[in-house]
Amino acid sequence: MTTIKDVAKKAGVSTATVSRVLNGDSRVTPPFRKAVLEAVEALNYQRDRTARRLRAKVSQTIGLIISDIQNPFFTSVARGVEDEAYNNGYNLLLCTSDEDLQKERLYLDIMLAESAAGVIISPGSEQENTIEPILKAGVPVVVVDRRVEGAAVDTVMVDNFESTRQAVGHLLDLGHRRIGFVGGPPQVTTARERRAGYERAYCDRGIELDPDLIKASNFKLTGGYTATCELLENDDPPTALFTANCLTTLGALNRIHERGLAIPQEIAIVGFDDMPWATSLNPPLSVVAQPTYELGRKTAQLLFRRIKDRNCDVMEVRLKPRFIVRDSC
Amino acid sequence: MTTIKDVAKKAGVSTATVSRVLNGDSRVTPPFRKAVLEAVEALNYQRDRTARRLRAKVSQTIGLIISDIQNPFFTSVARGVEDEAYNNGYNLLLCTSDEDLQKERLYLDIMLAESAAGVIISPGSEQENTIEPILKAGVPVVVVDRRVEGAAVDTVMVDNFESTRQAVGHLLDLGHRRIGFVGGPPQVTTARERRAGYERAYCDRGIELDPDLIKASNFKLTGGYTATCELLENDDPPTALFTANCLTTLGALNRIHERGLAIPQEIAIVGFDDMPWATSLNPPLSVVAQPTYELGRKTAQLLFRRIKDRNCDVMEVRLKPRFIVRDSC
DNA sequence: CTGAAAGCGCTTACAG
DNA sequence: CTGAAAGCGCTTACAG
Repeated sequence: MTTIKDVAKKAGVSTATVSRVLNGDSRVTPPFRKAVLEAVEALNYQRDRTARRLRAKVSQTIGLIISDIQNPFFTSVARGVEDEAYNNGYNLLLCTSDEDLQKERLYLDIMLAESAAGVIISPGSEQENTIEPILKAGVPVVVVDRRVEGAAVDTVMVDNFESTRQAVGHLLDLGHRRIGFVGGPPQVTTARERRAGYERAYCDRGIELDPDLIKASNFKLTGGYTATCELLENDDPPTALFTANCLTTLGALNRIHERGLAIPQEIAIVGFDDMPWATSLNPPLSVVAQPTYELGRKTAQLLFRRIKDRNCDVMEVRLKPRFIVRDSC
Repeated sequence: MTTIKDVAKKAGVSTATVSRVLNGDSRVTPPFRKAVLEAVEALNYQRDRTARRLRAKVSQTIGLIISDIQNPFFTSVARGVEDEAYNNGYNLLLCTSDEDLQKERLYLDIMLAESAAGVIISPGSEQENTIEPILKAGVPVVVVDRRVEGAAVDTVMVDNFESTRQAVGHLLDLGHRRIGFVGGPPQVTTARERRAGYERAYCDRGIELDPDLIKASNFKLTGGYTATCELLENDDPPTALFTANCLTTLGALNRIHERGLAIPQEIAIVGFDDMPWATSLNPPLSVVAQPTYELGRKTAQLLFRRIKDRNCDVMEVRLKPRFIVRDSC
């Protein structure tokens, strides 16, 4: 491996000068600069990031901790984060927490041990504040998609409450009275807020709500499937379904097709989260479309803002989802 | 931040002894070991990975370079890699190359600059050997899903040729004579091999093949959509479609639904790649199911094997996909 | 403006 | 078996 010493020798300068040129120090005189750059070029020299990180405390990797890399929502967020990181010359240390707080804490420790420049996390629990240690250590953190109670941390979310209220309201206005709600884990912010939006839509119209139509799930395909099984077995089954994230939507569709029910004639369905293939489904799905990619980019932007100025004001950003009516309701 | 010095002071030993205990050096005497472990515990000490990497050349992160984090195939592979990495105490530096060789090379350089313990890559081109520099530098590398010509490197792939031959043969045996082939970029191994399998299935049966029914694409949803548009506008349109990866399948479905064609009565379709939601589609999709998760795990296993022994024999592993007939053909 | 030297937090030959 | 010291590849006050 060629090191800064090799470059210094080749250029006939000290390693200090090489370092200064590499860091864009304006004091270095043009001829010196030229010599260094030529040597760098000739030797195809690349700075060792590890040494730089150790000495200068500058890191070019940011940590991204999400619960599931196979969830298309997080995948799209991750893509937004990655593009923004790329534009800023950063890389991604990607970790999957699996909604496991133990694993989440482990990965947060690793971010510290790796001297990550910053961390983006979608935390597994609203009540358990796992990020406090890393915040205390002075690492810039931005929380995405979910909230952490009592932590002074930048947060980027979507307006779950209003958008669900609107979508469920739409179903009610179409005449549906029994709308099954396939929700998520109660400790997750988005699950809570979307459920609240569902309840509010009923309340807005003074329509009574049957608590038997509300199911929790693990926010995965299997959970959506199981919850839908239960809902459809109700003596007075729902005429419509609101599924609270993309994976539960797919699980619900699974069961609906298995039962051979016609959408939307026999059962209408609206899902939270658009998917690239929502229009490939038959019929095309009506959805509450989150600006997932933008969510990722915005989150990364807030992180870079804080990396540049650790003391900037703490922000909470709420992006607005869009309710897209297609043919499933 | 607490360092090894703090631990040494607290335990009343030298930093060398602390380091030895942390590295499991058996020479350290039990009382010393105990004192160190207690100090570590008391101070909640975590080793700085950056310093360790610089000095001992041991890294606990592996690089994963894939073309698209939003492609469910890669996402599942990544999950397999990640689980295996987690079990071995490693983390993932994730990079998206976007099939851009420039970006691919940049990320490979970064792996070097970051002293990654090893790299897993799905290269953007079979002909252009981008990995040679990093191989020369002695970094363990495993190539997944695709091949690199002339590089002595462990490779994990799927039997694209045979599985496509079988699936297309199935369509032919059902009586289809005009089967549209929605392929991928010609420089990508999987696209080439799957196309060869398609042609061979025709050849096997001595059935003539219409080259107009073969379309290339970018392996994305948009490409699948466009190719299907073209195919369906053929004067003598295909009665079946074979789509060569999951995203093109979704693009094709998009167009098929737009045109209101009934599957499989008016057009049959078989796609390469299973998807968690293939059964959520209507009708459930017949697919060539790759063992994606296993592909990721196997790849990571080969990498760890080589990390442990840099001189072990170079292997090429081919996993077998499974042809799953559901209701779309 | 440039260089010699110290130091980031570890590990590891080398003495003892 | 343990510790003092050198060193990994950088950066950066400090002199000059």
